[in-house]
Amino acid sequence: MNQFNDQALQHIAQYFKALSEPLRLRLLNALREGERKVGELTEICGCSQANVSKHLAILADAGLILREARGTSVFYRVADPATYELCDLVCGHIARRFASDDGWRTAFLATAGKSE
Amino acid sequence: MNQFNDQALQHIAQYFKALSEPLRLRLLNALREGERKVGELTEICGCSQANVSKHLAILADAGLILREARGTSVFYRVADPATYELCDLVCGHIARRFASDDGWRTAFLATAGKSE
DNA sequence: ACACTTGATTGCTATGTAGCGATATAGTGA
DNA sequence: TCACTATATCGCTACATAGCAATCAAGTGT
Repeated sequence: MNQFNDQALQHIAQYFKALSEPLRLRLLNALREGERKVGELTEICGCSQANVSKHLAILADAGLILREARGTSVFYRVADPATYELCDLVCGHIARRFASDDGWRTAFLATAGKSE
Repeated sequence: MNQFNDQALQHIAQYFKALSEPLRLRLLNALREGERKVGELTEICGCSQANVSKHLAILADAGLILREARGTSVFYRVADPATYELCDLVCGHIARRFASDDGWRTAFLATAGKSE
């Protein structure tokens, strides 16, 4: 039983780890409104295509996004819209910590997509 | 605005990063029922006290737990019970992925503390 | 002051990974 | 087949951090 829990903890930790890089959060944010090609995501992120591809693979491995090749392009989309609940919860936590600073609060909510 | 969002993303990523290590999840799990001393947590985790102390500091820096020294002991407790909502959400996601394997599902739910 | 207990910090090694440029792979069209 | 486009992978460097043993720091009781 403890061994099972160890493996379960490792899976959960891996899930959180996938969300622990700003670039990957930016990618997820870019997928809020629907699927996108790798090229589009690369433009949005402003870094190398190789890097975007690598992080997309990490998100896909963690089960957060789904890959679908159509023609010469590859489209990614979020696997479970509930993923954003996580981000919104965290934004709420952090916003509470910085509640005294309205600028920060606004920035967090905007990032979470709550006030758009 | 973009700069604010960059900083916001970094904060959110840091929050997730704090949750991305099995040992830290185990510590949070041990704090479900209330505050605990470092010594108790060290026993539960079965690793060095130095390591536990370091990870507790990381959780505290991320604002996930609160520190309170009383006498020669130091007590830690969760800062926001809503933190466990995050873990439960993730457990749900993962359980859905492994829904075909009842053993895994049971292990995940037990780890989340949902079925105890 | 002294020993004792508890927790934090330091110094270290090993491992993981973000980032880039270069290259490989796969699909499309001439 | 050959060029062209889009994405993935490789080789690499730089940096972060998990883990331990050893030490430091702070509080307690004698």
